Formats: sequence, structure tokens, C-alpha cells
Amino acid sequence: MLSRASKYAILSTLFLAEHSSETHKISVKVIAESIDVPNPFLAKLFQQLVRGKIISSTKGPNGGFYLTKKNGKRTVLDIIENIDGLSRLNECFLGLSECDGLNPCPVHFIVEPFKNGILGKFRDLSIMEFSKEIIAQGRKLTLKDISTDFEKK
Amino acid sequence: MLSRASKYAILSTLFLAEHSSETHKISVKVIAESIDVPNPFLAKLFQQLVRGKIISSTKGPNGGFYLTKKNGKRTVLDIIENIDGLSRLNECFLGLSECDGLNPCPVHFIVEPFKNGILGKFRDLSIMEFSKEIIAQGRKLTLKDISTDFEKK
DNA sequence: ATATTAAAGGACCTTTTTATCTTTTATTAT
DNA sequence: ATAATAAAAGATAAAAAGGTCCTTTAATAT
Ligand code: FES
Ligand code: FES
Repeated sequence: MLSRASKYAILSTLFLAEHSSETHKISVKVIAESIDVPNPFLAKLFQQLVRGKIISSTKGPNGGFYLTKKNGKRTVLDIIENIDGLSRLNECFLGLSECDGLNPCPVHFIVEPFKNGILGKFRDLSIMEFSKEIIAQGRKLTLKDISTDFEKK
Repeated sequence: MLSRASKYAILSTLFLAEHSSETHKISVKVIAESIDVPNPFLAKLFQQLVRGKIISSTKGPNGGFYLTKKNGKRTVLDIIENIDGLSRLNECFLGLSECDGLNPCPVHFIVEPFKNGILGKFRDLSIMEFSKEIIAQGRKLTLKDISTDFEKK
């Protein structure tokens, strides 16, 4: 449904929301390691997110990526739109050319409320609001296998 | 979430459920054209479904693919398992390594009931039951753009 | 028996997605 | 000014998914 690229972009942007600021920029390297995403691939994604004004960057020493207040008001849906385009979110679960009530596939009426739920959340909450929710719930958004953390302990 | 291959396989098997029988076998070509799926690609998928005993085939004149009574008792989930494996169905929507309540991603509690709904339907209904539902509702499961049908009219 | 038909099997090709590498450009601390 | 730093840009590569083609095998109608 979402490409890996989108997922990386979402998690990384939420990471910036939580850990960066205009006075504390973060390099791709740090982010890539924190959430366990391939470094140069993430760099590419970030370039595109910067062009889409979803995140911000500055070059040079103490440079890196960060969110401005304005950036924080963008939505997760903006990220998806920027990376994957919106069409992928609206695909029929079984591949029919149209996903709507006109010629619904056998699972359409299970899929539709889910889609609306996800879409609503991605569209109506800003990145910053989204992030606050995550912090409040004490979640760790990393692709690292958390079980390895337990072992290390 | 599902590969295109799985989707093709599901729609094609449901087509067999509706249109084939032990005395009326259908060739890949006919099916591929009916639901608008690439012919040789579908042939490969069917080979695999036959090996998985989800559909049946006979070679030679009047040969083709069909469902036995036993085949009809298999489930859509069997098809998915046979083509994609089950892991793809259980992936976290945002790519976290585990999708469960332990470290749920921000949309986990929207995703989970959906997954359960889909999974339940795919697991608890046999292919034949599934098909009857579709017939009762008068659905057309083809990948063809239906709007072109309107134009042709 | 033979020709015909349609699936099975295996090799191969294309496109898309994911990932990497190298060079250039901008920023800033010294 | 200069060196160091980090992103931008662009070219390339590897992997996965999707799709095609050709030869072999099995079934059957004649
Ligand atoms: S028509 Fe298939 S999910 Fe909507
Ligand atoms: S943890 Fe992300 S969907 Fe379940």
C-alpha cells in the first residue's frame, strides 16, 4: 500500500519532529542509524522532502535537517503525496481498476472504513500533533528489531 | 499489501469457481482475457496453484483449469499463502519490524481491526462460498476498466 | 497410431523499486 | 581566506517484481 520509501520518509520526519529544531539540526547519518534505514537512500528522500517544503535543511558544519514551525504544520498525507503520490492509497485491495461503491470487490466494505480512518488521521493531524501523540504514548518508531535490544541488555 | 500476483490469482480462482467445472475446463487464455491479466504471467501463477492443490488442470484437447469440489473448499487465504506467503498480510502499515500491541505504530489500532476483518473473511469462507456471495451480489470481478464497456455500448 | 491441443517447465527479459557512490555546492568555525 | 562539514546533485548498481518466450509433456479426438 505504501512504498518503503514513504514509510522511511514518514518515520524520519516524525523523528525530526521529536528530536530536531531550528537550533538543533540533525544529519542524515544520525537519523538513518536511529531508525535503521539505509543512509544514502534516506538522503535522497530527504532531498525530495526539502524540495516539497515538508522538512528543512542547511549545509555545512552544524547543518542538517530540521522542522520549522511551518514544516510542523504539514501532514503525513503531504509526505505520502510527495513520495508516492496519492493514488496508491486509493487502490482496490484486490486490484480492481476502480475502488468505489459502484462495482465493489468482495472486501470493499471492509477496506473502505479502514481507508477512511487512515486517511482521516493522515490528513487531519499535523506532523507536530502526530508526533506529540507518539511522544505521549511513549512509542519508539524505529525499524530496528527491538528484540535485539532486549538481547543486548 | 498483496502482490499483483496474488490479486491475479484470487480473481482468476474466483472466476474458475463461477465458470468452470470438472466437465467444463477453461484455458488460461480465456481467463486471462476475461479478467484482463497478462496471459503467460497467469499461466505461471496457475502452475503454482495447481502444485498447491488449490486449482486443478488437465492437458490436451478440452483440457484447461477447473475446480474440483475439494478445491472449492480451500480458502482465499490459501491462495495468498501459496503465492505471497502469509507474512505480507501481517506487516506493519508503517514498516515497523513487528506489528503488534507491544510497540504499536501510530496507526496500529486502525490497522488491526481491518486486518482481522480481512483475515477472517479470507480464512473462514471457502472459495466456493466466497464465489456464491459474489454471484448473489451480481459483481463483475475483472481488471478491465469498466468505463470502456460503457463507451463501447 | 497420429495429429492436435493445452498445460508444465525452464530460461530469459523488462520495469520498478531500493540502494549506493562520487562529485559539487553551500555554510560556518577558525 | 581556509579548512572542515554536511547537504545537493547526478550517475550507477543491485534486487525484486512483473512479464514473455520457447520447448517438452500429457491428454484426447480422429
Ligand atoms: S473495490 Fe476493492 S477495495 Fe474497494
Ligand atoms: S504496528 Fe504498525 S500497523 Fe501494527
